[in-house]
Parts: sequence; C-alpha cells; structure tokens
Amino acid sequence: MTIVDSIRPPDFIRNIVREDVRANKNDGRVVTRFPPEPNGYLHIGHAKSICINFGIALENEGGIYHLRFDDTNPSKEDIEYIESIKSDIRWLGFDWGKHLYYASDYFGKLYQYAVQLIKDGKAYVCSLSTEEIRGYRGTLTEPGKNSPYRTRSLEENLDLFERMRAGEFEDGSHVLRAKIDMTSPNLNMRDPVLYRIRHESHHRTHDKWCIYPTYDFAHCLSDSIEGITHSICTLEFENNRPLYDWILNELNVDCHPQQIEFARLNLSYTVMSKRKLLELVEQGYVSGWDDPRMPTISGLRRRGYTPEAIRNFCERIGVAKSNSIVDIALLEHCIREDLNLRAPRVMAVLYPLRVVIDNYPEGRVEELDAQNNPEDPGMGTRKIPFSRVVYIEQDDFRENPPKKFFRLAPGCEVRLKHAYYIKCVRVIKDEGTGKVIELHCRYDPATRGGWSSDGRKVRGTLHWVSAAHALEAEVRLYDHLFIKANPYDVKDGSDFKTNLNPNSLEKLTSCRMEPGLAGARPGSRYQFLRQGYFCVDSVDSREGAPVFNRIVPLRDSWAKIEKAQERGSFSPTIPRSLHS
RNA sequence: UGGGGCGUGGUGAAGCGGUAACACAGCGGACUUUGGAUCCGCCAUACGGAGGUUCGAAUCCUCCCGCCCCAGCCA
Repeated sequence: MTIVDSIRPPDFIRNIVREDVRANKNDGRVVTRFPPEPNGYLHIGHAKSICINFGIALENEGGIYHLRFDDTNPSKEDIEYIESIKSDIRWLGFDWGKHLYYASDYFGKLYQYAVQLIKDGKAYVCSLSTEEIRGYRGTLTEPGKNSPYRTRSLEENLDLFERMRAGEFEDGSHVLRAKIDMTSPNLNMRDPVLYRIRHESHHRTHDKWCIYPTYDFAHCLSDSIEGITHSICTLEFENNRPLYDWILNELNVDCHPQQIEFARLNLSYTVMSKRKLLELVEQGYVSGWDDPRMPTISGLRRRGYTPEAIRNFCERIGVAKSNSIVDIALLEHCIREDLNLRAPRVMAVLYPLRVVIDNYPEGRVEELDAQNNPEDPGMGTRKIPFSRVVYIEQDDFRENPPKKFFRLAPGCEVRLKHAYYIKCVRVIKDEGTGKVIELHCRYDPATRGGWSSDGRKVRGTLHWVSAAHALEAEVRLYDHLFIKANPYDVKDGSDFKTNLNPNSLEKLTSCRMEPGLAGARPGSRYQFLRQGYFCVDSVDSREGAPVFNRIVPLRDSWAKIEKAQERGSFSPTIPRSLHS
C-alpha cells in the first residue's frame, strides 16, 4: 500500500483545494504544512492532521508539504520532543524532504513585521499588568476598554519595543499589542498580545531573544513566509481566523494563505489531549509516552500497530466540522484487516493446561507441517514438534460443556491444529481446590495432520504446544485505557482518571509457545492462532526471551454466544401473559 | 447573556432541490483444519424541532432547541 493509493472520498477541505486548483488560485500551487509545537509527543489525533495536510499535498500535482515546528514558547518546549515528532512522522511514512522549518527561524523577520505594524500605527506597547489587561478586556457580554497606553506615540512605541528586545525590562512589564477594537464581540480582536517578554533560553535560538511572538502573530506570518496556500487547523482556531486575516492584511504580505478548520479526532475509551496524556505519564499511570496503551504514535508503534493501519484509519474516519468521538473498534478493525494478510500464524498457549496423550509413545517426537498463513500460501510452511505431553488453553476444556461449546470436554473429540484428533478420557483435579490440573486423552493415529478419511465431523480445533519443546515467555494483554467510552463522563467534580481501567494491562509470565518464537525479532508481528495479533516488545525483550504485546484480540464469536447464553439464563422469567 | 461553529441510523460520514452512499458496530445465514478470515442478507418512511416556499426539501427561508469554542503575556 502506498500513501496515495486510493480515491479518497471527497471532504469539504479537499473540495476547497480542488476548486482553488481548478480556478488557478495561487497559480494552481498547493502547499500545506503540519505545525506541531514541540511540547509533547504526537498522538493519533496528530496523525489525522498529518494525513490531511500531507495527503492533500501529495494528491495534487506539484504539491508540497512542510513540517514546521511552532516553537514560540521556550518555557514549554524541548529538543526531545522535536526528535520524537520527526521520527514519528517518518515512521508514519511521510518524508518532508528539505521542507523542515522552525518558527524560531523567522524571529528576525517577525520582529521586522512588528516594527512595521508599529510604524503603521497598528500596534502599540502596552504596560498594563496581566491582570489589568484581563480587566480591560471586558467579558463575553461587555465590551472592553482601551488601554491607557493605546495612544502612545509612534516614536515611544518604537523605542519601547526596541528596548523590550534589548532586555531592558522584566518579564511581564510590557507587551506589544495589536491596535484593533476593544469592543469587538470576538475577544481575540480586543487588542491581542503580539509579543511578550520572556527572559528564557530558547532550545534553538538560545539567548538571542528575550521577547517572543505569540501564536497568533507567528503562525499566520510563518505560513505566509513559507508560501503556504492552505493553512489547515482544528476547530478551536476558528475564532482566531479574523485575527489571522487581519495581521496579514495590515502587513500587506504577498502570500495570504487560507485558514481552514476541521474537527479534531476523539477516540472512545481514551483521551487525546497532550495535557491529559502528560498527566498520565508524569503521575505514573502508564510507563511513559510509549506505553502500549497510550494513543500516542510511539505507544501504538510499540503496541504493534502498523503505519498502514493508522493511515487507513485516518482515511476512513473522514474530515468534517462536527465534534465527534470515533469508535475505537474502527481502529482495531484497521489493524486486524492489515495483519490478517501479513502476519504469520503461530501457536501460543496463554493459560496452559497439561494434556497427556496416553496412547502416544513415550519419547517419540514428530515434526509436523504447519501453514504460516492460510491467507497467503506464498508465506510457506514450518515444522512444529509434537509429543506425548502438550499444553492447551484452559478455556478450551470444560468439564460440563454448555450448549454450542465445540471444544474439549470429557468424551468429546477435537482436532489439535495441524496434528491429530484427540478424545478426552480422564480429568485430573487438584484435591484441595477442585481445579482441573491435567487431562488425559487418546489420539487417533489415522488423523495425522488433522484429517480423517472416514468423514468424521470434528467441529472444534484447538491450538497447542508440545510441553517438552515449548518456549516459556511473557505476554502482555492490553485492554482499553479507560472503562468508559467517554472518560470525561464523571460524577460531579471528580477527575477523568477515576475512569481509568484497572485491568488495562495483564502480564502473563508463563505462556508456552512454539520453540521457533525464541528467535522472534523485536517489532515483529504474529497472529497467535485463535487469539489475536501480537508484537514482540522492542523495549523489554531480550535475546532468546521475547516479550509479546497483544496488539488486538481476534474477533471472538464464541464470547458473544456465551454472553448471550448468560443473559438468557439470568434474565428474569416473565410470564407470557404479561407480554400481550 | 456577545460572537463563532456544529446538529443525518449505535458510531463516524456522504448528500449541495428530485425522493437517504459508504464504513465500523450489531443481527441473521453460508463456508471453514483459526468459533479467525471470506461470502451473502438485514439494519434511518427518515435527516435536532416547529412552521413556511415548492409539483417536489436532509438540501432554500423563518423561528425555536441542543452541543462545542472564545474572557492565557498557551497553542
């Protein structure tokens, strides 16, 4: 699958771009950008934005996309984030080539633009305190009042701004403000701050500057400087668009990009704000930004998600302006769909139950052929050892099988995948607990490979592992991070963290698997037959001792049947007469 | 309450005046050496509500209701 491989359904942004190209606006050029602030790790919501921005550029002949770090606030940003963001985007499959930019590279130009605004009488240095500015701003329903500094002379403004830059003033003592309209119903237009003093070292410009432009001033001008044609961002910036346009208009720049807003991604059973994710990391609810339960790109990668699946997901969710919560089942569907075709099948027993095959010769070992992927015969076969004692899944045996239970039970016959039919002849239980600890079975030598020539019907097929040859390994089972589809659905004033799923991680340390898995490379993905897709953890695996992360379980229709049966038996019996 | 947005099935989402795509989920069934996959079928007389315009409205108009965003020298 390539990045631009399918006809995307039209969305309102692509419609705008297509119409612009058709009308030869911007000489038919399409230049987009993804502008992260390096203050955290990228998550799947950012992947949506990347796919939209970069995807649109890729879909248009000659289209270009930029990666620009919006690094205008030194107190929150860090070089570590820059590196993680770059590697995450590369991993997703996008190459920005030479188009890597930083807003901080434009600080000089931005300063000049600010000076021009002052000279044009469109900006002034305001010496009100933060609190005073807030007070003068008014409220949602009341207009603001002009700052007493609004009428400073050009000369004084120029002098003060120059001295702000020179470091003569303390943080917070002055700001540069746009002179717009303190009575505007749009609060963003009530003389917004353009520059603030911050005596802080910047991760790239170091100590060259002690005044930094705000988002509103830097963003539109950075877009303009880079010749961006379509500046695509999320809905919360809609209120900022008039300011975006005001600044570019007043400065009379050649390039005036069009800002277009779309709804950010929300996923059920997780949170998607950098602040909240940071909180989970810092307070130890997860092991880090790359914890496999996190919706971060690095978390999904470690979990075992593929870039293809994530891109496909971003395509399928669509682009619109209504706030919504996408069902995480769609993401899970995307990874299953991808891995179904590509992941080699392998057998692993998560909760082992010992099975002795009484009539199988002691000491004998057979090498059986197993298909690596029935979806793709080209992936070949492998040999797996079979012997007298094997492990099967505890769930695959029931002493008193319910209806439609097609697995092993006393007297029942099942197929061991790729091996033989076996029939359970004896159940051994722990005398104290009554728990089933071992099964004795008999096999049919005539069913080697799992076939019988007499047309016998065997509905159940179990996965298994030869006890004497098994690799013992750790498996980590992940579930949704939160117990509620909407984690913010909490009682009174309590925190979203009260909805954290206490069972989102289950570590199994004595799983038994095919010996061949001892050499599984970190990052490689497998389907554990009948269970799910798993990925070798790239952090905790050791040579010969892989640790497996469950990416996603296989769909389980037996679980549904069983649940339905439980519902049936527990629901109160209502007399028929009451129904009519 | 001022301003800006948004409201289509369980969840996303097409539709742009001509009689509700698609996907996920769900539910049936076929097939099956993964109760996986695959395949078939079902799933909005209905588009937040009420009026109006029109031969005809989810699409146009009016009013109402609900949800989201904005009072950082965050982005």
